[in-house]
Amino acid sequence: MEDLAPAAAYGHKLPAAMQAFGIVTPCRRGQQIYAREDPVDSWYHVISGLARKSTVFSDGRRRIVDFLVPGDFFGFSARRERDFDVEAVTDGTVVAAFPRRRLEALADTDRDVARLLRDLACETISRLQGRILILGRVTAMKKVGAFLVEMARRSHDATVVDIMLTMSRYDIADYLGLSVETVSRAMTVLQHRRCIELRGNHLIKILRLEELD
Amino acid sequence: MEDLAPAAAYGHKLPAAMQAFGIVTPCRRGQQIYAREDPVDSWYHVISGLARKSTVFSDGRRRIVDFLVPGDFFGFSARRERDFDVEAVTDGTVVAAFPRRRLEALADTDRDVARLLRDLACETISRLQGRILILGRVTAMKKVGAFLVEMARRSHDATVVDIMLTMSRYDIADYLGLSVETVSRAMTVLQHRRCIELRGNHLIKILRLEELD
DNA sequence: CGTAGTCTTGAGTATCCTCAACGAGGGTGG
DNA sequence: CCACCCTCGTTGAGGATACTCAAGACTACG
Repeated sequence: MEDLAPAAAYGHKLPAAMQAFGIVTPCRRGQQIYAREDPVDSWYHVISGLARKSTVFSDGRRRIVDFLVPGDFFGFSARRERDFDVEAVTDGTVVAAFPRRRLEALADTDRDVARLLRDLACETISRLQGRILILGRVTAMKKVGAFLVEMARRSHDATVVDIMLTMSRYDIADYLGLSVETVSRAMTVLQHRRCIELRGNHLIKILRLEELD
Repeated sequence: MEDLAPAAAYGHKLPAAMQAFGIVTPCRRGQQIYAREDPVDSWYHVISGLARKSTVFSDGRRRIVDFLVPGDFFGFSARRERDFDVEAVTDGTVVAAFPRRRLEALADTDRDVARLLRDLACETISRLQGRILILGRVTAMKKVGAFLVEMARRSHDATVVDIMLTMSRYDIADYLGLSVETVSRAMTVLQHRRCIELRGNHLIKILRLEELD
């Protein structure tokens, strides 16, 4: 029952001149899309599924910098090498790659494309700033609550109450800077307070959104 | 690990066509540059001093999303309203404001400006991602250490060892998501370990950079 | 020189992490 | 089809870390 709707919803927003040379690639769970130190030679668009941008600290801890959902762009960088790894979280994650040179050449001649790229970069900035606010929350409960609200907002379903959390609890922990156990405990507390309802481990229904924030 | 600070890369070579209509404004300590809910009608460039981008949570806690040093651009947004406040931290902070419409019109006709704006947005993305990694650090010591390293890198002095931390400990605490007391304690511990040397409250000399990370 | 804001230090407490064990689900091979 | 394994998720106990509250020292500035 993987959501296919968002792909259709966002695909058509791209200018035809851009879509023409997007290289669509389906990925398996865990498959790497790019790695640290790779050359920055493409920009990417998530068509379906979920991807995670992460890095590993010297002490072995992994930090997830960003989750990428359908409609998100990623891979923006003014540098020559990647700072992070990006992997598909689920089977059936589909991304389109846009060769950087061609895309920038297109932006040079097509002002709509240039504007789109600017807007997409600005969207990324907004997302990361929101992310920083989540990390700035004090308690684990607040962090997990804010995370759920963020994911509800970003899931492109019309209903904001049902969230499909395809990522694992470990991913969530590495995203929020908490231990898996703390994430798990926060979830059960939220459930007992009847703020959320868990149906299986990954389908979550939000009952009282205002309490989460 | 990262490329040079944006200050070095862009600070002194804005295209003449852009500089022509930048509105230069000196600010006093604490003076607001823009506020939440303000219309997004300008982009900004820090010329000197220091600014902070922040928001206040419903529980009254302030979170600083970004410090802005000379050379940084800010105010990028694809939205209509601001999500954050930006204030000058020190007297003598000077920023240049670029009216959004004029700047975007210029970008439409001047591909160098268009590229510059893209690159600047990408720089902001890199900075925010680095920021997320700092917040993801586990202990307060690591956070403060990583903060000092970040500020050393971004200060546009050639010497990377002497940092002028013009912001208060409160600002640092709100930036790192710690209490002021914890920041203060971390500083004294780092000093006792002879990783840093404090001369006055705001001038810091880094003795052993590698230990901070 | 006084005052307000800033910085540091201390004591006690709450929160979260670590370590450990166990249960549930999915995939694989016999 | 079932047994097994492996990953994932949950729960518990104990300990470390950072927060809160409180007080005192220092600084900048009028």
